[in-house]
Amino acid sequence: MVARAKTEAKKEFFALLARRKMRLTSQRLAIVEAVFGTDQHFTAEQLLAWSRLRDPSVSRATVYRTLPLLVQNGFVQALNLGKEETVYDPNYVDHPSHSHIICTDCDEIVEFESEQLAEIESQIRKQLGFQVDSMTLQVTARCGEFRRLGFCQKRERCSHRDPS
Amino acid sequence: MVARAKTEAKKEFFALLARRKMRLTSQRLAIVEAVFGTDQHFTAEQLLAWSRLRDPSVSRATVYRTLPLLVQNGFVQALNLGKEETVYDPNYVDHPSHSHIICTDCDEIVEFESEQLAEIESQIRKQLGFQVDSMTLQVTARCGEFRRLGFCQKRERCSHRDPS
DNA sequence: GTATTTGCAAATGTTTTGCAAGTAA
DNA sequence: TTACTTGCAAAACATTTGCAAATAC
Repeated sequence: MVARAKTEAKKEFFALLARRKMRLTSQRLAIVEAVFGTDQHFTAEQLLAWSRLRDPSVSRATVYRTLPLLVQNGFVQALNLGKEETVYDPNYVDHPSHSHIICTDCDEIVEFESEQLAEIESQIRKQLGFQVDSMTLQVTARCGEFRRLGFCQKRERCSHRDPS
Repeated sequence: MVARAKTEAKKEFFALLARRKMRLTSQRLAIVEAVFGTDQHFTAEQLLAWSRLRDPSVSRATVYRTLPLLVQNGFVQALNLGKEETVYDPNYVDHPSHSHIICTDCDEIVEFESEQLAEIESQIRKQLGFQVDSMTLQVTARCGEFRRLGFCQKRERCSHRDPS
């Protein structure tokens, strides 16, 4: 399911390009359609592959040049999970305040929302005087089921990897 | 100020080595003394420099081999701030539940604690059934003062960098 | 027409690793 | 003694960049 907000976001991205007198090339188009056409987290390499399905002429360099544009303008969120590659989350536009639970049993990422984060933001503002730009909560946890069953009933996403 | 907990932690680290039949080499000693001898965040490169003050024979490779041992056993926390290098935080043993505010005005890192994090953990456990291993909250924010004054009165740490 | 953008390939910078020599227990 | 560790230098890896050719407007 790709939410309405993503369709809006795509329009906003085109508007951003226009505002900055940047050109809407076929490569940029393929990349942003790939980004706004998924709910899944992705790496730069995956985005390259997805973009090439739409336009084979897209190069790795252009993907790496486009990603900061998307991140810096709030269209996707960059997650540094301590792994080698940066993971990008396209769901930021739909759920700006969600957090990520990384399951150490199966390495999958589960999203969740907590209204407590807004409280923390207000604490930071009032007690420390900072103006908050972004908050990223990363939780590593074990879903337990994976250990016991070899897969996660609770989280269908958690069933991809072999136990090691 | 290097808290008592760090002295304890050092002992625990030696015990860990013994338990795993790993050897206490002069290089490992220099590295962990450097780690537990500071309250400052550091990069692998900085740790190499600090360690070499204690034992010039420490190599970059040994630092990179020792860091995962410290991280995986909860002696330091690894922060992936989206910058190039990983930053390590030696204050985890003193304040396991603290979070980090990265000031985008001056790139400095401010630590703070919030009891709300514990509430979120309990939510995750009860509502989603995960057993939480670690929580990292990273906030990017602007302290404002830097913009106005060119430095931060509020946070002495915020006065290192030139405005750009 | 022309300023922006592209792909390519080389460069960068951090982190990892193979291996032979060194060393703690 | 002998299994663990080390330093070195090369490798690996994601990401960035210079440049000449291509192209949106």
